[in-house]
Amino acid sequence: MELWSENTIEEFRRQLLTWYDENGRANLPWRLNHEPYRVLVSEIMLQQTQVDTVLPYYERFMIAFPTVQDLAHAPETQVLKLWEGLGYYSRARNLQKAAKFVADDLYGNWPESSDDLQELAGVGPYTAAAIASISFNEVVPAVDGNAFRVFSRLLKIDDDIAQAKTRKIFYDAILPIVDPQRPGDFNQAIMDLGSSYMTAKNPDSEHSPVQAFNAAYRDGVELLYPVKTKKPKPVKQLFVATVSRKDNQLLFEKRPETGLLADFWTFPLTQINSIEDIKGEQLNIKPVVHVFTHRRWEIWLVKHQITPLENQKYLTQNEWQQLSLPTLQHKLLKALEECD
DNA sequence: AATACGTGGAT
DNA sequence: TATCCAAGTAT
Repeated sequence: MELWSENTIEEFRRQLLTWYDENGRANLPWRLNHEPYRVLVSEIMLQQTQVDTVLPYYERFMIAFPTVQDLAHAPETQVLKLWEGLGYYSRARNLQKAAKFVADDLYGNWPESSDDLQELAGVGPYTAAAIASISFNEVVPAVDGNAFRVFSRLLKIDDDIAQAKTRKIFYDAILPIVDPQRPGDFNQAIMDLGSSYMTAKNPDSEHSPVQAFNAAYRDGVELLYPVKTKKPKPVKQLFVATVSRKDNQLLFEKRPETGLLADFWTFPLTQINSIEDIKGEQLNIKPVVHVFTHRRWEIWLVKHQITPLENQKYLTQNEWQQLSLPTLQHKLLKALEECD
């Protein structure tokens, strides 16, 4: 691992921030101003989600809920409807929980330190550092995937970023480098660098504004960084989705309040061991395939008239279109349309 | 420390 | 197609 002198650190900050001022994505909607509410919403949406995916969601969300009080006092159904299709739905529920905490318990007075911000639901070390630095100028590194990638290459840090304990190693390495005058811009510049020149695949470090500081590039080993152990493949699982019609209604089932797609409505889903279990009853020629982070579902549609159980309900199209449905369910509805 | 938790894009 | 990635957090 490389060690930088104070002079090197100061020159790095200058190069990075000069580039950021001229080439950073200043037009991103969450960079128009640094109100903590706007930063919070953007950071939660951006967790494990690409910028281009977030943009339309963010715009709609801020129109619907311009202030933390608006979000705090909105019906959860409306919040989830605006989150429909974004995934990781606990983020939406936690975001509203955090808004209630700030608006109601703290009377709108935001926690200003990284440590205190972590008291908000859904706000971990990264998000807290991002808000603290961007909104309140706290000198603290926001250690996200970009920071792991950028600094693992600049400093040749060999620790496995899949390991939880590695976060502290990066935090400690980056902390003395963060610009004490502009910590928020420093963190955002690292993110912009990580999504432009210092990408995971096909990086262009030769033209990077901080090429001279890149030890891995210098040594021709850039693509070895960051060191990251592989995750297991998603487990394959087979399901039957029951299509039960009554008049002009379809039967939906509310999923359990914990676990995958918690509390969301889908067709009743039953796991099967093999396609043989439904002996040619399936409506679709090809299964609906839906891949989660850790599971790969293949789903067959089967028509079957059912009397609703307690967690099941017949809904008209008008009714289910007003619900927030997971993308999985939208795929099933589309597949059903194509069968008719 | 491992694992659960969504979805869409890129190669 | 398979695989990995994309501004992580909660348990």
